[in-house]
Amino acid sequence: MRNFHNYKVMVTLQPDTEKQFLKDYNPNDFDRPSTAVDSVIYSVFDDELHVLIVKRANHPFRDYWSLVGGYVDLQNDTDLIDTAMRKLIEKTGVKTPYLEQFNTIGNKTRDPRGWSITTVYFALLPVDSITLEAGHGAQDIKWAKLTNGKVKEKLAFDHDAILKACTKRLRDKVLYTSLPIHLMPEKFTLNGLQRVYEIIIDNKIDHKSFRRRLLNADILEETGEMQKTGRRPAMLYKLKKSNETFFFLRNLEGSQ
Amino acid sequence: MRNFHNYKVMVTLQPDTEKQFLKDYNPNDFDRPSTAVDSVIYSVFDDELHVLIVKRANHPFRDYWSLVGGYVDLQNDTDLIDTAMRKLIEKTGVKTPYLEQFNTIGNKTRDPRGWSITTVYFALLPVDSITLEAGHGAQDIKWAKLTNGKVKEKLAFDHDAILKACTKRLRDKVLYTSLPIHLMPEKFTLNGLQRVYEIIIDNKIDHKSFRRRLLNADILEETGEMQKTGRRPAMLYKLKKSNETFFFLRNLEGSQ
DNA sequence: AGAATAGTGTCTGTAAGACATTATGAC
DNA sequence: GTCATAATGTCTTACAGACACTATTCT
Repeated sequence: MRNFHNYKVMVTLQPDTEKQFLKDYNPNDFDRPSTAVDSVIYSVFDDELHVLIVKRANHPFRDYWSLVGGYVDLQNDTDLIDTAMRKLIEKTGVKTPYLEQFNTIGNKTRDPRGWSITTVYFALLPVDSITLEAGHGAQDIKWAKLTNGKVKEKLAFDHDAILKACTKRLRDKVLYTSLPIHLMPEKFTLNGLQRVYEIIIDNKIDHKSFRRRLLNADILEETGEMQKTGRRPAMLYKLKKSNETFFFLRNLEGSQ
Repeated sequence: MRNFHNYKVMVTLQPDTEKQFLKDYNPNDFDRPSTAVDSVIYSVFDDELHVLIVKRANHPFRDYWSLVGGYVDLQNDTDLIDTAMRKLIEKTGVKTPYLEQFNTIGNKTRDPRGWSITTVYFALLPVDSITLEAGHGAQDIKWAKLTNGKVKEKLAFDHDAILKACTKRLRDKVLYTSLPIHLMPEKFTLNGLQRVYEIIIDNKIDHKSFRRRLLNADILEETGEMQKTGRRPAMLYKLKKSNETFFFLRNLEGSQ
């Protein structure tokens, strides 16, 4: 280790107590990057994976579609997930979404205004119980069909890349967790759940394997009710009380 | 969707072009949280998992130990990993660390100065080729032994919680990846690598299983050289060219 | 020879994949 | 009855765990 002769000098230039230091502290002494939160909000319906996008009413990228996001409100948000939750409720009205942090991107170039950081969350919403709400700076809002991690709309900022990476993460995680249950209504059939798995991983899963896997996980319980649409009625299951995501020890490998 | 009568008014109050908007833009119009990057720097030696900590020279939490971190330098860092890399080189001199983003924590309370965000990376360093460098605002720097995700030193801010969560993530990920290879010198024995796995997951692994797993992954190649310490010499392996982390389809389950 | 570490052989157990079969309802 | 969807039976395959065994060096 090096020896700093001027060490004492450096220290005595500082206030002696933390209290004094905090009193003198000015948050504008150093430039800070802008800090946003963006959410990739997924839902599965019509046999397709969809993502919620909003049309930007303001510059930059005015009139482009983008992920649902906004700036941290230093007065009203107590933490980052608060910001994500607030924006999500504003746009969808859903109050108890599954929200998970995906990644944080921060660099000089992603926003023309300069250094900016965004923390990306993803949300899983069941189809039912969503009512889209326009306004709040968004000219429009809609579900966009996802194919191969992409939507046909050109998105603002680096949102195309974020969406692609996040969708890959979702797919990878679906191979070893029970995440897709969060995309289902409260009561659902095993075959319904399997279809959602298959849509996300874009691959067929063996019927028997899938049932074994989920039933052995011991996270579902029969409701006693049956779904009577289609031919033979199917058992309706629901998630057991212990609400957490289940992690399987082995990945689904995908047929063929 | 709702109908906003006053919608047009809102829009026309904005500049018409993105160019004009950017010209008028003032980054200080809104308060921003402070934005840091902290790294959990791991290394395994003396049959223990260690983490690098530095003693804080400045308020707040002066004289507390903390993770290696610092603020984003808007002039010189082009992205967040740049900031992490720069701090890591400053402290250890290591230029090609394995660095992976772990998580971002942002809230009102973690820093007494107010709303602050930190993006946490973790680094894996081989024991060899590390020279600790003091200075740069740190009075001291050292490797702290990790037991159960904790160090005996009381850390600044929420670094105890970050360290614990990050170490859990590391452990979990070691169960299904080849991550620990990044903790090894260029040439290493399979038994040496196994010991590092065992130290991180804090569990024994069956010898035969481990060799099968790593050799079948086809990510290692024999160097032809032997390690001559101990009794029977052991084959020295190195990572094949394709440098990426291997993901196994099944987790290690831990003996007993 | 004996100790210590490196490395193999081989059996068991578990859960995924494949796919044939049976069950239950609508028509 | 036929059709469609729900659900089971059961064989194969892949790979982790257990553990006995052999191999190579040192003293």
